[in-house]
Amino acid sequence: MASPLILVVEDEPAVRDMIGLTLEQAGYEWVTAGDVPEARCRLADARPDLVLLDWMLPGQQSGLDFARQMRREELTRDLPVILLTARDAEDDKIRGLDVGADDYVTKPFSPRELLARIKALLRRSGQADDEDVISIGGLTLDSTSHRVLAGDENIALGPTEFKLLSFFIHHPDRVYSRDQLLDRVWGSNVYIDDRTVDVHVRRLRKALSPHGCDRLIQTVRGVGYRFSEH
Amino acid sequence: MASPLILVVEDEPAVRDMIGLTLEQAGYEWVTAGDVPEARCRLADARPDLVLLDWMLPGQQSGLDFARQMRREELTRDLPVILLTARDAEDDKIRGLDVGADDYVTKPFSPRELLARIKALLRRSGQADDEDVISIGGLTLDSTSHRVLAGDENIALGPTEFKLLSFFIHHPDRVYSRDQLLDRVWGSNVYIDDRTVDVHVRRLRKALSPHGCDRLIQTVRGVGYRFSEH
DNA sequence: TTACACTGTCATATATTTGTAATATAGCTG
DNA sequence: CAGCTATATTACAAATATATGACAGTGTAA
Repeated sequence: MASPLILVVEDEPAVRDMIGLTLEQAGYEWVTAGDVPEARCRLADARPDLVLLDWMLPGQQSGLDFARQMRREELTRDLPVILLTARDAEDDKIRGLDVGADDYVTKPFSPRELLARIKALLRRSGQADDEDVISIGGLTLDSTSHRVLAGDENIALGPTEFKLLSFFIHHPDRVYSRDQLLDRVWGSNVYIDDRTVDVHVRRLRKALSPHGCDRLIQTVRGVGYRFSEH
Repeated sequence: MASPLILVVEDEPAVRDMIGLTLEQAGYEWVTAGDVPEARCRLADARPDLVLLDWMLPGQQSGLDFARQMRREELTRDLPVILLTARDAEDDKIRGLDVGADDYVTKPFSPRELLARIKALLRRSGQADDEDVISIGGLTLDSTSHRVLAGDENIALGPTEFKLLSFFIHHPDRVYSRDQLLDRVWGSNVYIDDRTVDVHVRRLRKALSPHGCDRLIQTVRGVGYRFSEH
């Protein structure tokens, strides 16, 4: 995925810049909002991957209210939120989590701590996407029903082709050598010829080609194969 | 319905409390168990609507074993189970689902993710339980009158075929291995050969075929069988 | 008791999948 | 372009998995 975008909702410019600097150094993109109405705009136009939200904000609406509201709306329901607060009382923490924040950082906090929490949350939300049903490039693999669909048409695959596609679709945009594929799809300790992989790739491509999805499996000459939408 | 009751089987008090807090905030009631024997008691006296089950539990019996056992017993057979695990390997996921867990959450998980999966499962199981009469693909099963209809024609089935069809029709679009089917249709303490399932599937198909409904029972080679309209 | 329905196991028939090898094609280097 | 290497494609026989039909043991109702 491209570099994640983080929305920083914080009214104090000094704090804002400090956070921004930290984020930039870690390779994140970021946008800011100084109050709740502005934050709402950024949510809509910038579509951030995570929100850092100050507990105390100017205006009628506190950060807490805003967080609660985000949870109510479909578009923002699954957005990870980290609350920033000067307070440290257990009660507040519980109230914060109660409202739907995913994590909680107490000021003053170290850049390292902030980044660790951001990273953890982004990882988690990424995992949440990793469902039983996964779709890429018009191809859908459902491991619960053990099915592959191109659009809405069923594709019949043999067991090995199914496992191969399942591995590919869960590990896109990366080259794997034939040996690596043997290890991870067939399992370790198999005494099978490298070239057998070619044949199974061929079979998989053949099954996908009527739907134009064979382009997803790409040959990287001298190295192996890659599964990618591009 | 009253607020659903959730059994949390987890040996670490910290994790247990964290989950409990999440559940309370979402309006669920909950009880806990720290090991398998305790869980068995809670199942019997509290009658939960759903079980959150840690993969690794102290004692001789792992969470996995427990899940499997639950599937064999009449009273707990249809209880939704979500497996909690620290592991993330694809293989484990498959083994977990194989054993009969309905869903699978990897630690660390966000409260939101957990709640989403709980909600989805409760919705599913609620739907399934509500209906005495259930129809899919022109096939109607009426558990009250213990009858099966294709269109408006009665289909005569033996007891095992009826149970098998009943299980299938209540759990569509999902593959089940022969072992899982033995656990969930035949029940506990059976020492029956895998392949016997084939024979009963055959008998069921034969009974359904005059009405064209045999297509609903699909073979998933290398895995098991699936009941699906598509 | 007989007649009958039902179940689980087995033997056999079919169907599908799999790894390998042979051959064709494509890509690269000089 | 020639010569070399890597990949694609096809064919095939062995290995696997499933489907099917028959049978014997069980229990049940008449």
